[in-house]
Amino acid sequence: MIEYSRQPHYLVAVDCIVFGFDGEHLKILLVKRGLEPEINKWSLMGGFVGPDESPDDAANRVLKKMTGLEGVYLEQMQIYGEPHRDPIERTLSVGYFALIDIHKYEAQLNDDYEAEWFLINERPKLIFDHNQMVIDARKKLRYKAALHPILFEMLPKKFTIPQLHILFEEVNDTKIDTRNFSRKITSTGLLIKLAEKDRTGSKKGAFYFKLDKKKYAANAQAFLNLVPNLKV
Amino acid sequence: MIEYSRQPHYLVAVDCIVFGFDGEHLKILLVKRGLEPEINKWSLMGGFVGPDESPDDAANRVLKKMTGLEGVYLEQMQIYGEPHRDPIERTLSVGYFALIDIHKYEAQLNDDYEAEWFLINERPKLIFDHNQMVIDARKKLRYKAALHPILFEMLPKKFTIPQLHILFEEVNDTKIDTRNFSRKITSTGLLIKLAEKDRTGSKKGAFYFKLDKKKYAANAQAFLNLVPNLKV
DNA sequence: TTATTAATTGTCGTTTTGACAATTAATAAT
DNA sequence: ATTATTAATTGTCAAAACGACAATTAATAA
Repeated sequence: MIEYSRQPHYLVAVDCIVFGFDGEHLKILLVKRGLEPEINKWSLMGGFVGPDESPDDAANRVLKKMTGLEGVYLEQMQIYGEPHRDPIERTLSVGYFALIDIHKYEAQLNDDYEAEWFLINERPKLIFDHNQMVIDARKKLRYKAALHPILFEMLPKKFTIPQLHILFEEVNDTKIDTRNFSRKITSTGLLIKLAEKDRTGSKKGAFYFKLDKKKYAANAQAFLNLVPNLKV
Repeated sequence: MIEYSRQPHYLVAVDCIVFGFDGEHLKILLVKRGLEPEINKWSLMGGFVGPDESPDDAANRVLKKMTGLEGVYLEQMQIYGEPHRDPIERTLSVGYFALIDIHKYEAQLNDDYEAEWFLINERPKLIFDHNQMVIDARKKLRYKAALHPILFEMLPKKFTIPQLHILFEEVNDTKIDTRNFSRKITSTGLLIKLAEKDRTGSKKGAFYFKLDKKKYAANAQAFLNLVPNLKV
């Protein structure tokens, strides 16, 4: 029987930075950690990779368990593997960022876990290197969203261009001209205009749009350039 | 004493896709695997992550050991963690891609390891999921190189624009107009023109350029658009 | 001296960008 | 009913970038 003799073995975990958008600001979903050490401190949603699952599987499982949501947008970020990042025992963690519709979540909230949304800029102190993970995730989200149409994942099925606009500004931490923005976003051909209007935000009301799912699937990899003068 | 009871532990490895450029084609550096299983089969350069190093450290160590090179351009790609990807024992591997100056390597070749350059399109069958890693690395290289000035890492300190041009075409698997290319690449301000010419390739000769290292360091994150009509 | 070859610079119409103005569709105030 | 107000949407336009293609240049070989 062949074996890799004497090589050290480690724990492998996943941690998810879950982004949501409340209509005004970017938020992240945090949970109170349920095990020692640092029990009851705020942390990212995470868990160990089980023997019969890949890290991707594990991240999906953790998200399902803690939010009730399936099939969410999930992207592998990077591995966090400093030898002593976990004080108890060496644990390498694969960082993921997830984009979810914040309203969908609230409907399915599972109270087994003490979870809470925080404004990205007003988050509490996090355990271990989780704060760095959030910083990295925010950076990667910005980068990716500037080039690929992924922010839709944080909006309801029906959304307005002003909503999208605020979300883009929020993610990129910059002002974008509304007039140029709507022209650009509609010219992508990814949006289908609906007859209905959203009148909650203004007198005139803004038309609802929905994603052209076929084109979105085909163009999820396509390059856009929705943020002018982008600095990454 | 706190501990994470009964969680499974795994081996963690790194594997490096080492890219080089011989002046005409993109190549990758492969080694004959030195341990069972699959001993003597071609594989990527890799090794297990030691107890006192991060995966990044491990990748650098492996590269140093097998090529003699230090400080090479190295970028974390993704984790490969299917439960049975290694038939002997569960091993998760962090994939990296590296860009090196192929000539620098040849000078320092370490014969302890049977290593060989292969044309990217004529590589042998590789062990485990290493072929998929190469495919992923190629894709990521293309993506990254379209937006960031990283291909310089594969050229000598002094290089000509025609050399750069061929490299860009090779990486992106497309034809790029020489005239538009040289205008674009010089307009980045990243290149410093030298007095000397390379006369090996043509009668007229092509001027050598070198990188403006200050600007390169500042602009390594900057967006370029060197490949027209890019499809990723 | 001339032909040849590859590098380099130039031209120009089209498209994209982004700053900014004008119009429109609704509601609230008079 | 009319007017003011507000936010959404459509328009305008000059500057920049893009990309197809031509012309020039610097060398060597014939």
